[in-house]
Amino acid sequence: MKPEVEFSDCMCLSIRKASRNITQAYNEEFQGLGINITQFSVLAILFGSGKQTITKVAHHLGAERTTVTRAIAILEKKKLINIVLGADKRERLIAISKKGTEILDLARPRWKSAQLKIEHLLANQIDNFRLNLGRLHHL
Amino acid sequence: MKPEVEFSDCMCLSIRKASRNITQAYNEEFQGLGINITQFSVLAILFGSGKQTITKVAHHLGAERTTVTRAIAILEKKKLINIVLGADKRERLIAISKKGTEILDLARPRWKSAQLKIEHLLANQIDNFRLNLGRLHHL
DNA sequence: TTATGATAAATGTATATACACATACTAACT
DNA sequence: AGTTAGTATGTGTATATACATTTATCATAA
Repeated sequence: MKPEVEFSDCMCLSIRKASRNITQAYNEEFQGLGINITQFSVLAILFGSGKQTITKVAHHLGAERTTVTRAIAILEKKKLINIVLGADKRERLIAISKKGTEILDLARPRWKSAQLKIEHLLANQIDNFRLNLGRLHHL
Repeated sequence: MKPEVEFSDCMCLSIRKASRNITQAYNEEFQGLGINITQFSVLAILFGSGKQTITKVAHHLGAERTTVTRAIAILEKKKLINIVLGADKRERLIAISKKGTEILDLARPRWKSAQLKIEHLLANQIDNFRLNLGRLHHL
């Protein structure tokens, strides 16, 4: 007989799968731009909140600091950001570059398009999600 | 003035952040077990659906095949699965091992505990999520 | 001034993910 | 049998993620 526990509705699997699919949807909109949604989000934060440390960017993103460190390295290689030392020499201050701003301008409508697609998709599925949640609680 | 578009409610950022946090919640429950939620999900599929190819496992998970290939390599190194060639020599048939079954038995209550925590958390937040979705549609 | 504790960041390592490409094998057609 | 299309898998490369450790710097107390 099967064990009482049912793994097919694992919330972790569900959200990770959704995360992968949604990430791919955004990245498809970004094709040909030279950046992905991760890089876009960092540029958008730098544009919106100005020059700041890596730690601040990580807080804005709700992401691990060292993850952001690697993302910053990629953006630097692409010349989309400028990095200067702070008065506090431990800090590196990150700012969006001219080229980064230009790319960001091109990317905004792409982001908006992906965002609307996903919002509509989720709006259509949210009621089913509620039903599923209710069912799962009876495990 | 600020651009009309508002990035702070990016669905992609939201779900990726949620995915990271939920993954960490499950993995915390698994501490000391020697496996994480990814490895658990593969073992659970092998236990539930029996010996199968990597491609089948990938379909069950809704994940990229090559991603599963790397996960399988880790499980093999940990001796939690057995791999044999199929009649079709292109195929490698993956089965959960004795040791894998034992770990899976230890892991099930941990999974269940994490699952319940997240279900309650999401149940509490789902109404806010609906409100947010509605608000986002007016962008 | 020196010792100490706190902070900002980088790096090493392991794993997760995606995509392009290569390889080996099967199946089916001629 | 030989060619060809399709299938199962692996590998290379780039990026995303987490955690432990290390380094440099700062701030403060002795």
